[in-house]
Amino acid sequence: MSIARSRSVTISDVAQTAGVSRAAVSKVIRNAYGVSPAMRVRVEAAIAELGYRPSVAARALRGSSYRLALEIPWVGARFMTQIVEGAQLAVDGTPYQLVLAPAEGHAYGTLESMADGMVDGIIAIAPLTDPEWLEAFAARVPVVMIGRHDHPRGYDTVVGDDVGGANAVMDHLLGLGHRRIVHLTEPETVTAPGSGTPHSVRLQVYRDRMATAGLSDLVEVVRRDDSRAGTLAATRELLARDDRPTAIFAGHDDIAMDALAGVAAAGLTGRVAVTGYDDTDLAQHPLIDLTSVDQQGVEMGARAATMLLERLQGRTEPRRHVATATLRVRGSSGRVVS
Amino acid sequence: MSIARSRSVTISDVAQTAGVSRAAVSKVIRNAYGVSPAMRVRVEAAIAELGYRPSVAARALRGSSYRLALEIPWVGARFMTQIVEGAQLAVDGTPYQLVLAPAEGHAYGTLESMADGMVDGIIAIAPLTDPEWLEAFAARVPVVMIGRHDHPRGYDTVVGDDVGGANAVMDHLLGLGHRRIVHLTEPETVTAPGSGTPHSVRLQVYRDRMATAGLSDLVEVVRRDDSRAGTLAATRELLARDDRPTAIFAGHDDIAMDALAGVAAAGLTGRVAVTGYDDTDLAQHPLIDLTSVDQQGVEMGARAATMLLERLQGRTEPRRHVATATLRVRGSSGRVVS
DNA sequence: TTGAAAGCGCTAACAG
DNA sequence: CTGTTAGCGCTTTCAA
Repeated sequence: MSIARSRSVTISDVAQTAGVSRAAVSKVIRNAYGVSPAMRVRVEAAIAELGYRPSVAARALRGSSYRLALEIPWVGARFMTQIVEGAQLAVDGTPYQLVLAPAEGHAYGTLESMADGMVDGIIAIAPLTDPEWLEAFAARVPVVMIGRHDHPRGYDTVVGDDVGGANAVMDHLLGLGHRRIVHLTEPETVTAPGSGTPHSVRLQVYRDRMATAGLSDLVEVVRRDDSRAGTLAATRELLARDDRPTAIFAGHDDIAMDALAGVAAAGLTGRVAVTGYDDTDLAQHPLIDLTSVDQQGVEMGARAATMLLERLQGRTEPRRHVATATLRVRGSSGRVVS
Repeated sequence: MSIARSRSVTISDVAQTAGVSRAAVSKVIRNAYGVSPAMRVRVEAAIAELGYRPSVAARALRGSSYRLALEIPWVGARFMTQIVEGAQLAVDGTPYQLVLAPAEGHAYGTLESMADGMVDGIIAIAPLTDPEWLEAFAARVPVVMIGRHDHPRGYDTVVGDDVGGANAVMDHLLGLGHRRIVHLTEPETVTAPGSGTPHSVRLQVYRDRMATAGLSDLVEVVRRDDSRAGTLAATRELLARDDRPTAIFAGHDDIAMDALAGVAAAGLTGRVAVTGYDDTDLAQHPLIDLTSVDQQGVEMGARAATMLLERLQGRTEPRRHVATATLRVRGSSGRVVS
């Protein structure tokens, strides 16, 4: 026995029940100007009685859907949790609903799909997306980008102080006496010089600081494989060498976790310093105890959402927020052990 | 200099450019029956030339939005990563877009909001939602629920074998000689007997097995606080007692992480067995090395999405999938240490 | 095979 | 203050 899919109650039903026009109902639900208290009461009663809920599709077709999209490259990344939490915080109490859009591969498809009418604005974490394309895209729908160092005309950006953060890491490691410092980061596409991605900046700072410290010969950049297994293998190989590094500067905490796993697998726990980035909840766990850079992910998410809300209010000039980066020193990074 | 928000190209524009009717364009983009090859070519050329993309809102108003919602209670839960990954896998290659809807507090609001017109179907993880309410809800929009042990008429369910999984955990711990086994789980609301939540089942199995083993006196259930700090404090207090437990059966891996933190804080690492549930990626990390129950989260997500797709094809009789649970024994759970 | 026309549910002028 | 009306962009009979 299957249940018939019930047709949902529309604004006309409410209007009829309340004995008013549809326009009146529309005004009431939008808190628009020009409704008598009496009418408001009757309409609200009818709405409650019928359990009426406005159709998002119909609203979107006419104007706004009251939905905001947050595009994220990979749900499993711990840093995303912070961003989402912050964005949700900022959206709470507004009439907007936050929806997350996981991108499969390139972000273009997902972004366009969202812009196709489902949302009023978009927050996106898409460091590799072409700036020109984004400008054009932002002309269609309000956009705030997280984690880009560019200075766009048509959209807002929220980005961490990657120069400061990476320098803090290098200060720390060099200060501890480390020389053989390896940078374990994302694939080349994500770190291309001048690409403006956070990871390209961190890499550049690494190179610069190594050079300044007279350690250019020891510069070594290892790429994180797509698979955890690959990263592990790379780390293991690294640690098997005679001149193995004494410290690993990981591009972010998830990579650092892989590095820690590699160090543990090599039986070198505590003998190789590891630092992460993002200060995710894991970094604070006593069993991990990872030195990491806190770039206020929650705050970043909240700022991004607030900026988007501002754009929805009418702001058009671009804004930019740079989150401060603070090194949280923990047990994973100690002095050189010989 | 702000850029004017560009009006997007509509089906009429395409029709005009191609010199055909809007209906014709509609048929082409839907691959509907009754279009001559010649017309198809012209229309497709126009679509490409204009960069036309159908409006989701307009489509949704007339029929389907080609969007599927996956409601999740808390993005930070590691188990969710598996579910999302699976669901995405199952949706890839279909014309559907998966969007995630984080619920703030009760799921009702989020579920209704999604049903208000922007999605064709909903997958939800909402163990506490009232069955009656859900039946009514499922009459409005196709629904698949994850993690419910009820046998509904109007929606599908995907659930783990919590009886089997919890028994495997108890087999393991009792077999290792543990007697003082504490169950660390979610707040009471989530584990109420007969509520049919996974955690209520796991708790019941714990009680039953303790009783069967003649350990009823030692039954002890500790609740996870909302905050990580709270759980930590509870764990610490537990471990400070003279008759401290020798084993902690945690309701899921995230709780187990807190337990491990508490054990570490008490300086008892390796001396108190800890088991988790869900076998998240963390459990496999060498520094965590957590014994956990693999209930095939990815498979569960994929099944749920597939079932929803089937409902969208027209199936109305309810289906139910029970995922097998397998204990993965790791280093976190050893014999009793005195 | 193709197109004309009628809406889907809502909002926004504009009249009354 | 209230109601009428004209669409938003698309799908879908129904004729031609």
